[in-house]
Amino acid sequence: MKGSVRDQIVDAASRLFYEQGYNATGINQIIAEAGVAKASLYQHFPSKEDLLAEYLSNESERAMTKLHQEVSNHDTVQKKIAAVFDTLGRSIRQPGFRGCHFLNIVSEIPIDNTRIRNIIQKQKNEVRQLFKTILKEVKKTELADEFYLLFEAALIAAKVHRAEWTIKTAKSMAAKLL
Amino acid sequence: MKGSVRDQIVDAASRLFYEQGYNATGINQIIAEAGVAKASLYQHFPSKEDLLAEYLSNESERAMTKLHQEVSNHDTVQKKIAAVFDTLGRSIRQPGFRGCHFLNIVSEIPIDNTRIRNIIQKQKNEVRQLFKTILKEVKKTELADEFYLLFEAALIAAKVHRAEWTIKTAKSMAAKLL
Amino acid sequence: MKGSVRDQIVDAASRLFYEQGYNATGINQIIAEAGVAKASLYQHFPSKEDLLAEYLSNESERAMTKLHQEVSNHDTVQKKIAAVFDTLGRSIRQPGFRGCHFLNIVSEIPIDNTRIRNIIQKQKNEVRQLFKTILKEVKKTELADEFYLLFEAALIAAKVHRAEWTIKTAKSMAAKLL
Amino acid sequence: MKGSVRDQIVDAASRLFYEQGYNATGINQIIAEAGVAKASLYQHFPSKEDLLAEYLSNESERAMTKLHQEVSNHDTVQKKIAAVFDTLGRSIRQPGFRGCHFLNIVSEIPIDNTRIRNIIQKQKNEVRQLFKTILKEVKKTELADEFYLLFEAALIAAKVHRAEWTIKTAKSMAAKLL
DNA sequence: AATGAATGAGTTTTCATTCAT
DNA sequence: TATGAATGAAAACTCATTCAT
Repeated sequence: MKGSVRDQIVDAASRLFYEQGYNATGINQIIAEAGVAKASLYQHFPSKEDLLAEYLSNESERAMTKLHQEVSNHDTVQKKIAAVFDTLGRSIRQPGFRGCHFLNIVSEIPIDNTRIRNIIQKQKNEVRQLFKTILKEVKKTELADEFYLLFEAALIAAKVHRAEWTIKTAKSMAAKLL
Repeated sequence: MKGSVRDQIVDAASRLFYEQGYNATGINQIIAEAGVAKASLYQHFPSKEDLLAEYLSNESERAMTKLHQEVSNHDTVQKKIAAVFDTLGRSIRQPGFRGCHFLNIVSEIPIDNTRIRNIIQKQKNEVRQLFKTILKEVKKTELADEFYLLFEAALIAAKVHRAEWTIKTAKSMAAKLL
Repeated sequence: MKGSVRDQIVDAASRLFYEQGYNATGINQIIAEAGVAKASLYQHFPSKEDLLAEYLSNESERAMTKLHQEVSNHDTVQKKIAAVFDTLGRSIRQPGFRGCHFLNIVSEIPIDNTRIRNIIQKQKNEVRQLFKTILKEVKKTELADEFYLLFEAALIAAKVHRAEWTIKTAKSMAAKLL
Repeated sequence: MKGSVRDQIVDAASRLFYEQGYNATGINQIIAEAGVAKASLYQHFPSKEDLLAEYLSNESERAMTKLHQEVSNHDTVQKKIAAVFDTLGRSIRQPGFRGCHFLNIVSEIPIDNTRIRNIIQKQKNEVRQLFKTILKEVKKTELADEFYLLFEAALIAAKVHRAEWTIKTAKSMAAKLL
C-alpha cells in the first residue's frame, strides 16, 4: 500500500514543508511521519536541502502540468487567461492552502542559495512562458510579464490576507488589459 | 554614541531579521551584535516574537511615513501613483535589498500566528488605504486594490528574480489602468 | 562538595579523554558523568576541541610542576636526571596508566590541527628545556635532546608493551650517557 | 589494471587509515575511494577492525622486509645499526609521512583491544629481535632494547615535532652506546 | 562474489528561555 | 536595570553494520 521508502520520505517532507515551512520542519518529524529510519533519509538525500530541491522540482512539474492542462481545455485567448486565474482560485479555496509553494520558500532561504533560487526562478519563468505562448496567438506577447505579475500578486496577496478577492481582482485586471 | 540597550537590541535584531530572515537569526547573534547580555534582551522583550513584532511595527511606520512623504511631493494623481512605484524602485536598487520586510516574514511564521499576521495585514491595508486616498481625488477608489496588487507583485517578483523590470512593468500597468 | 559546573565538565572530560581517548569520548558521556546539561558545556567551551585544549594545558602544567618539584628534591645532576625517570616510573605503575597524555592525543588529531599540536609541542619543549636546565650545571646541555628522546621512548614503549622495563632501560641509558 | 575488489578495499583503507587515522576514517569513505559496494567490503572483512588488522599486518611485513633488506646491504655491526636509522630517516623525509603506522594506532584503540595490540607488539618485538640479531655478532645483545628504545624515540618525536633531528640524534646515540 | 537499500544508535552543536545574583 | 550561568529540547548529520536480492 505504502510506496517505497524514498517515496514515503518525499511525500512526508513535501507535505510538511508546505504546511509548516522549510525551516520549521525538522528531519526528525519527516522520518517520523514517513515511518523510516534517519539514515534511510540520508541514503536517498545527502542533505535536507536536496530534499527541498526534490520537493520544489516535483511541485513545479505538477503545477505546470496542471496549468497547461487547464489552459488546453479552452480555445480563445481570453478563456485561456481566465483559466489560469481560475486554477489559482481553486487552489486557494482548498482547505490546506498555504500560499505559493515557491514564494513560500524564497523567503526562507539565504540570498546566496543560488541552487534553490534557480529552481524557483525556473518555475516562475515557465509561468511567464505560458502566458507568452497563450498571447502569441493574438500577437500580444508583450503582455506576458504583466499577466505574470498579476499571477504573483494574486498568490502572495491571497496568502497575506487569507482572502480570495485577490484572485478575482487580478483576473479582472488581466481581462481589462487584454 | 550608541543608543540605549533597548535600542541596540532592536537595531541589531531588525538588521539581522531582514538580512538573514527571522528563523535563521538566533538570540545569541542578536545579543552579540547588540553588545548586550542575554537576560537584558529578555528584560525588554519577553520572547523573540515580541522582538519580531517590534521590528515589523517600526518598519511599517517607517515605510508608511516614507510613502506618504514621497506622495505628498506631487500634485496630480498620476504623479502620486508613479511616486509610489518610484519609491519601490529606489528601495530595490539599494545594495542591501532583500525583498519586502513583511512578505519575507509572512512565509516564516506558522499560519495560526495571528498576532504577527495582524501586524503584516495592518501594514498592507495601510498601503491599500494610501492608494484609496490618492484615488479619491479622481473618484476612482475602486482601483485601489488593483494598484495594491501591482505593488505586491512588483515587490515579490523583484525578490524572486532579483530584477528591477518588475517595478517598471507594474508602474506602467498602473498608468495604463488609471 | 562538587566543584563548579565548569570544573565538573573539565574533570569528567579530562578523565574520559585519558581513559578512552579523545575521539572515543562523546559529549554525551562527558555531560552525563559531569552531571550537567549539554548546553552548559557549550556555554563554557565553544567546541569539543576547546575542551581538549583545556585538558592538555592543565595536564601540561600539572606534569611540569610535578617534574620540577621532583627534580628540586635532589642536588646532583645524576640524581636530578634519575628523578625524572623515577617520576615516569611512578606514573606508569599507577593502575590507571594509559600512556602519555600528549602522545596519546597527537595520534588522534589531523596533521593540520596546529592549535592542538602547538600545545603538545610546547609541553614537550618544556621537558627538553628542563633537561637543558639540569645539564647546564655540568655544561652538558648538548645531552638535553638525547635525554628528552629517552624520556619519549620510555613513555611510548611503556604504552605499547604495557611494561615497566622501558623506564628502567631508558634511565640506565641516561646514566651511561652522562 | 585495478586489482581485485579485496585489494582495492585494502589499498584504500590502508592509505586512509594512515593519512587520517583509524577513527577518522569511515566505512563510506573507504568504499567510495575503493570504488566498491558497501556489502562487498563486509563480504571480505567482517568488521572495520578486521580491515585494521589486515592493514597493520601488511604494513608490518612490508616494514620488516625493508629493514632486513637495508641491513643486509652492510657488513659491519656499526653500519647495520646505522642503516636502520637511515631507513627511518628516509621514511620521515617522505612527503606523506604521518608517523609510525603502529604507534599511531596504539593511541586510537581501547586498552582492552588485545587483538590489535598483539599485532602491534609483535611488530615492535620483531624490531627488537632485529637489533638482537645484529648485535649477536659482537656479543652485545644486551644493547638491543636500548637501540629499540632509540628507534621508538626517533619515530614518535619525529611525529610530535615534525622534525628530522630526532633521527640524527637517535642514530648518534646508538653509535655512542655501541 | 557482489550489491543498493535500510537501519538504530550515535555524533557535535544550537535553539529560545529561565534563574540566581 | 542589568547580567553570566544554566538548561531541556531539538537541530542536521554520520556511524558501523545487516539484509534481501
